[in-house]
Amino acid sequence: MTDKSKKERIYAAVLELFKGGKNIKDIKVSDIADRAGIGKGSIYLHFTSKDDVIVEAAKYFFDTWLKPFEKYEVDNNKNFKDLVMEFIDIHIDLINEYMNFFNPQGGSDYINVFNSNTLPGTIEVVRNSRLRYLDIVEKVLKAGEVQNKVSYVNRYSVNVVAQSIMLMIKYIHFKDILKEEKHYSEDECKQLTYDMILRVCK
Amino acid sequence: MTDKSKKERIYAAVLELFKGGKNIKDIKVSDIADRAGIGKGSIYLHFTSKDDVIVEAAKYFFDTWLKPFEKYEVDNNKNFKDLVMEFIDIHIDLINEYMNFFNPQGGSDYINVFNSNTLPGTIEVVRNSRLRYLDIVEKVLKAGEVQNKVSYVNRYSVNVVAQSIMLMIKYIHFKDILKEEKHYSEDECKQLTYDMILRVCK
Amino acid sequence: MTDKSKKERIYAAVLELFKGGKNIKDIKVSDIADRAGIGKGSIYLHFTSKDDVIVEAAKYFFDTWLKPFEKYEVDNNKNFKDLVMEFIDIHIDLINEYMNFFNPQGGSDYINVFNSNTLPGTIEVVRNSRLRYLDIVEKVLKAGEVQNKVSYVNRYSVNVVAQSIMLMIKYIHFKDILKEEKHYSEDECKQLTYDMILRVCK
Amino acid sequence: MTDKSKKERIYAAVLELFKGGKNIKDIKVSDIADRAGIGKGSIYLHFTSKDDVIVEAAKYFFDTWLKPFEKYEVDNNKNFKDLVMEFIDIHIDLINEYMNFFNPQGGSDYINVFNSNTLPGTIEVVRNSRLRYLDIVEKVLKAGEVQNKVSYVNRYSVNVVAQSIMLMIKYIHFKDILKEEKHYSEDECKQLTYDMILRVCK
DNA sequence: TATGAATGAGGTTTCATTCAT
DNA sequence: GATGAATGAAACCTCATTCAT
Repeated sequence: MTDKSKKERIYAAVLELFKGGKNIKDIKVSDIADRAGIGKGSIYLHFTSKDDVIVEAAKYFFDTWLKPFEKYEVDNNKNFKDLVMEFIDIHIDLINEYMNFFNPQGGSDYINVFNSNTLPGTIEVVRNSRLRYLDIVEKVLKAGEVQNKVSYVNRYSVNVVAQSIMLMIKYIHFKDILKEEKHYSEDECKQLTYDMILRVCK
Repeated sequence: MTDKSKKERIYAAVLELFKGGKNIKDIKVSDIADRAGIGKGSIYLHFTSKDDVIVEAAKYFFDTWLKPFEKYEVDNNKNFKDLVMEFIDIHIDLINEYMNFFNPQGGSDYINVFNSNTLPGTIEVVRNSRLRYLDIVEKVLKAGEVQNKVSYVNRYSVNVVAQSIMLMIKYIHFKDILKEEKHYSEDECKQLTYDMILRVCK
Repeated sequence: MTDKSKKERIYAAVLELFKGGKNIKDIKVSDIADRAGIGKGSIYLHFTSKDDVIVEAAKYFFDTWLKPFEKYEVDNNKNFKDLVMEFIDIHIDLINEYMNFFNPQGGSDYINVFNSNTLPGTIEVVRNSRLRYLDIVEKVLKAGEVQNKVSYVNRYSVNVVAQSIMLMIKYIHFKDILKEEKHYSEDECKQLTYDMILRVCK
Repeated sequence: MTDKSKKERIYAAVLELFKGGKNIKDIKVSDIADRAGIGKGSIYLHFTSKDDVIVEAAKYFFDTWLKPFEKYEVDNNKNFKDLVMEFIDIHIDLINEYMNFFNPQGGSDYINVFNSNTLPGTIEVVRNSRLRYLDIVEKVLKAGEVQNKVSYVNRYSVNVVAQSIMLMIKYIHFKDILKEEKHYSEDECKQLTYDMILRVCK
């Protein structure tokens, strides 16, 4: 097995443990090793400490999650609504794999799981990842600005839009457990989100 | 000392430790006892376990934080803009005492501090508190609806508005460290937030 | 139990383990705790680490061992031979308690047990203790110089005399296992040592 | 590489680690392998365990150290003083290579390094080597007895003489760090040692 | 033969909890 | 009631040894 794939198996093990509902303070090195199917000592061939494993897993998680977004080419010539829909679709594609991290009943959240208050090193990881994500949202909104679809694009509206998208993504996936009075289809949700973006940035 | 005030001293100790930047997994019972000025054993006269202390402290934190909001009487006859401004003012009044929990550089956040992934019992506490807060936001927005200032008031817009207010509150207090290109006065911020609310719920 | 007596029980436990033939690297914290009749964790109420325990036990050992020597008042008016005999007697009195540290078959030795090569901190302890002992030997020899019984008293002869005394003390106690061709009584041994001192420092 | 030379490289590695100031309990198999320039697993082709390596290295050390002494032919017809001087010269020749094992500040000592209390198997090695060394000292002194230069030659005086020589050898090499009041040349030291031997064994 | 990645037993240390005072 | 010394279970981490290559 390559060094890289070994590390990835360890990251995968950490993420699975989170998905399984374990709290950071309850994850033991032996849990990680067992889940990764390797010996406890082997962890320390790749990482300097348990905390190092968690922080690196957090980095890996965010990098993997962000990859499709950072790969996404924002074509200013493409119709703004189509751009937004494509952008939302990336989230929808991803949530199947990452849904355990977004389940609002589980309480975990892609940010909370690697919460800065659970481990010192994760502060930067979370902050950097959030900024990288916001940069992409901003790029999308700028395209709308170019096309005169929206005009109010700044750090404030970008943040609000990001939050609006996240809310809707969670709704789409967890509507069954959210007990809302009214249920919307996926397409309706995307439309609602697009409308919200137009309003926020008008 | 009354039983109540003893507990409150313990809660205060926990919160101070969080403010001091400690991670949950690094807070020891002896830290709490020292900070509260009582013996370690005395903690167990009031709580069944360390986790119980944390969860109860979380409840106390949110209850205290929410009190001014829940006490706030939404008068539908009062001008909507004034209502929003008053509502924002409650946040501004509170943030001085709670700023350590909202410092975006510190990484801690009123939600993250009592992150569901750090301790099982906090899941419900955080969720319930959030819902109580959203209920109040909704009440404010409903007043705007009655006055025909806004029309799109539902769980989605309420969430987005809540997030918008939080973002702005953070900005007002931490603008020095946020390195934004443009700085707004507190009044400008309030106006921007009001504008955002109108847009979001129009 | 006083703090002092608790520490002394821990020191005693360490020394007993050495007497029992254990090597430093084979002494476990749990061994010390068991032998001292206390919990493992209690060790850490008094010492910062296992190595700290060993080094402090070494200090305690040497301090205790040296105490009768340092208490010994060298009276220059007393006959030199009597002084030497008294000085040797201190060794003989002590060896009953400390014989396990001097058993030449056991291989342990009051210096080797706390050998500088087994634990960094013991280097200084051993060296300082040796110097303190040599100072006392020197004081005794100086008395002989005053009385014109010996004339060659310097760091060289002091060292050689110290070694001569140690050798004889070991012989007295372990003659049964030393398989020497000829056996001397304790008094003969003391006389031989006195003669040796006279020769070495003549 | 022959089996013998491979073992010798391993012994050399162990000795270098001791010279470098490492304590027995801090020497790892990987250290030895690295220093010897071989793989960790290869150690186990030649030795049954790490402890076996150390004990065999101790034997090798003493054998190498003793070789020049045991090769030394004591010619009873040669003048006793010349014999003693030659005998001391062997020590002086050796100490350049072995000085790290005799540095009184470093705390290591050819006996302490392989201290019986650090590893069971070294007890016998150290004792046997000491006896072999003492046999040679005795042979030299016996030559002096034949020539009527000394008369008191037995296990006691032999031990004291051995110690006297060791002390002087250390002094010659480490006088710079010993801070003695008076400095002697190498020749003066040899003379002082010869004088001491005469006194001890007169 | 030679290797070093992988192992896991076993060590040190921490800290929530207890309970005698 | 209040305490904090004492506890020991359980965690992290090390490193001698193995064994597939």
